[in-house]
Amino acid sequence: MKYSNQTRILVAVDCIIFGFDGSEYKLLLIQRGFAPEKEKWSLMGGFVQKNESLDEAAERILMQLTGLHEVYMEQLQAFSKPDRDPIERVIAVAYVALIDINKYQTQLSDDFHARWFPMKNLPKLIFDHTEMVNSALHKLRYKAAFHPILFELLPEKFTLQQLQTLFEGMYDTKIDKRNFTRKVLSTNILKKEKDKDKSSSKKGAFYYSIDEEVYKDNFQNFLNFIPKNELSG
Amino acid sequence: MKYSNQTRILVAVDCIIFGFDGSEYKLLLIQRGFAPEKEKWSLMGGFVQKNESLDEAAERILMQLTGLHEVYMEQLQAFSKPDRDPIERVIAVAYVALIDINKYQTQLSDDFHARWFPMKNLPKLIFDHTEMVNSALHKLRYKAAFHPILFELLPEKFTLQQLQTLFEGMYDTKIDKRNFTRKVLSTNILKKEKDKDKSSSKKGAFYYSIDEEVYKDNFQNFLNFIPKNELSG
DNA sequence: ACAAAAGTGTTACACGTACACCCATGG
DNA sequence: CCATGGGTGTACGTGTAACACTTTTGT
Repeated sequence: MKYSNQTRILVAVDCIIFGFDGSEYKLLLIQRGFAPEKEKWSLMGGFVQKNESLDEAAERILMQLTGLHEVYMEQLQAFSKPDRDPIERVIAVAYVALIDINKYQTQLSDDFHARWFPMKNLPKLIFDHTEMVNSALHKLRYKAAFHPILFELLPEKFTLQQLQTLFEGMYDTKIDKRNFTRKVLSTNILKKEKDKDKSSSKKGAFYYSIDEEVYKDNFQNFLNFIPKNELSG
Repeated sequence: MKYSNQTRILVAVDCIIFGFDGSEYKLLLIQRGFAPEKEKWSLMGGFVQKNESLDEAAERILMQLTGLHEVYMEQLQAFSKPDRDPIERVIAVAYVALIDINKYQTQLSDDFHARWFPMKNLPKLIFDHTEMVNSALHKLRYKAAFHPILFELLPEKFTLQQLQTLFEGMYDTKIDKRNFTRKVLSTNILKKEKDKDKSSSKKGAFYYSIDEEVYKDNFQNFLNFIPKNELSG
């Protein structure tokens, strides 16, 4: 049995994949291999298949491009202007993924001519993909102010300096080192490791990692990692 | 030209319509008029038409049921489990609407056998609609803590007492009257009217209304109307 | 005059912010 | 021994929370 007299529509998932290379935010884009807009830069996407949910489609697509699974990913929103794709009507559901840029496997994505672009210097994107990226960035800024999600962009072990740079990049601001350290450590989300990163100083900076227990318990709480002034607008 | 070999899917919009009657939150539900699940309680929904966006579909559906337009409404998220509708695969995009329960026109919705249910006493809903409602409520609690959106549930003129009851209901808590008044008034979002509501006291309580200018400017800011302890979890 | 809700102020505490110096180490 | 980044403490101001009494007026 079917519903009668109703229009069935193509549904696609597009993945907005953020990375952080230690000093700036990057976005993973592919060079589209088929018409329309062949060879133009685009988000990685694909059509939803018969028996998969949107979440499953997003995971499949992310896996295809990066070789990664079990990464942080969440639904952003649906984009549905009837003429957003010139070929045929397609409703796109955008997903935001945060990945550790070092785990990303280059070889897999060679097929897609993928490239990391600095967020401050993105190429023109096809369709409404630029709008999707802006929307994703806005939501990320919003959410990261209260929830510990930016950690997803770092390797398992990282220094406080790296973490601070991550926040400073997201809000395009300078944060006081002492206040930041105190605030972050007071959440007990971080565990101090025994070893140090000596790559950027003689003294070496202790690594920290996420305390998964505390992380999960606190995830839904409001944390407020960054100075209040940066939150407006 | 069309994309070949891809599955086209029915896309529906379901509206989660909240109201507030002065003492409790309510949800507007309809008694479904067609199979499957005929006569079961359901969110108001409908299929996306050929040339409308999801936002347009949501407006159309809300208008059909309530006779209202230009109400506060925003996309919640897409629900896409392949078997969520037993008849045929349907991807549903849920929208949340906040309406002034007094403006709602009963006659229009008689066709749909619509009824307001107290949020604390909802009937069993069809498909995954209960999940949608829970998700909507969660998002509303989250968002209303920082953005002045609950005002949308009140008439144009309201008393501080009504406003406080609104917040107390949303977070199921008691708020100190003096602190609440000071905090709300300090945002300058409210304009004091000249007249009073005498329906609930001899002395009468001044009406207030939204200062649209300040409202728009502040909308994206973080306001924090409610005590911090209520924000966890 | 009294009941019932409206309206208003002060104090203590916690949190956020600004700010500068010593430490450890490799070269 | 010195240059470099790592790591730490305090003082001040703002904002939040706790708390109770006076005002108004219809009956």
